[in-house]
Amino acid sequence: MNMKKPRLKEILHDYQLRVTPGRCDVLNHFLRSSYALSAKDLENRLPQYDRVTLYRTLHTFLEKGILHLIPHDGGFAYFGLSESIRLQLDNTARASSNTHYPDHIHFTCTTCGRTECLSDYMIPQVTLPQGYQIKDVDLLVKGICQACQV
Amino acid sequence: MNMKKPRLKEILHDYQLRVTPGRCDVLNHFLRSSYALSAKDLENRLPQYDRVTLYRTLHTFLEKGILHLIPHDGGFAYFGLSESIRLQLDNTARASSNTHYPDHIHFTCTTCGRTECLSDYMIPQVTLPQGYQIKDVDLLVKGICQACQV
DNA sequence: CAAATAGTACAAATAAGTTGCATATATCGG
DNA sequence: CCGATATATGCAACTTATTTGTACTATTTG
Repeated sequence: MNMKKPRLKEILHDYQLRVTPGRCDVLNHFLRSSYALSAKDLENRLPQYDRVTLYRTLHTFLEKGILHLIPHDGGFAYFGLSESIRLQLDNTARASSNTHYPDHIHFTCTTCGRTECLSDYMIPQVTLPQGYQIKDVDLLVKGICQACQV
Repeated sequence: MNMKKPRLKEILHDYQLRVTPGRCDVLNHFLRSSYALSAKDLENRLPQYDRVTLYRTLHTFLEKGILHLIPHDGGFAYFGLSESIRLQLDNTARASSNTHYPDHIHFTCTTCGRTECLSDYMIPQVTLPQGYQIKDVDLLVKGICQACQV
């Protein structure tokens, strides 16, 4: 995941967003992080920006589909890069921002507290009762991550 | 799911909890509700109790395993009856409070906003990369429930 | 490079959840 | 049934996460 800075501007452009230092810095942190970040995490890492700016940036990125929200029972929100961005980074092929990508697994380590998006491990097929229409599936796994094993 | 009141006391006793009006009322609401409830929901339905009392009751019930926490991306917590309580109600056979029950699917309807525990629909087997140890799995499905279909 | 548009900062409000402490109540033994 | 003890409740106040309003500043586009 070695990222050149110019990519930041490209991505923001692709999503019809103005290129500002704040957005570049926030996006950069997500690109470089192997785990999900909370608003608090960003506040700590980017103290030069106002809390509100960070919150608004996160919302904007959510709306545009750059980030996705990870349900969490800790009382606050975690955010991760959307699958479309990950694909943009892996393949050179550019994916359109409204393509639908399959849901991935969110893994939270009870030791280090970090939440990872396990993109390669897809959610198994889910069966629901007749009459239920599925729009979105989120699989949250809690346990101990590779790095924290004894 | 036709419940006689005496069951409330029985359940609280089984879990080594004092029988108070507040706990009976809270438990009763969970027994009668087909969907998960938030602290706010209880506040609205049981205005005779202090907010703090309701929060503390919820925590006590969580600790004892009467309720379980349902991760939710709305920024606040939802609670549902634990599987062990459901089984106590269905079968006459009494289950011990520390038995482990398999995880079920949580369904949130994007139309009515309600979250149901689909007790009969178990979470399929999950595979993670080598070195990840699984402790707990939660599956959240968003979509349109039976009652809200056109 | 200036006008139009959108982003940011600061202050202040709201909402969810928690803590401390004094009072009230449930339970248990007699 | 009664009183002692442990526990639950209510109230006030606090913390933390997030939102809103508004004035100011920066980015984009021609």
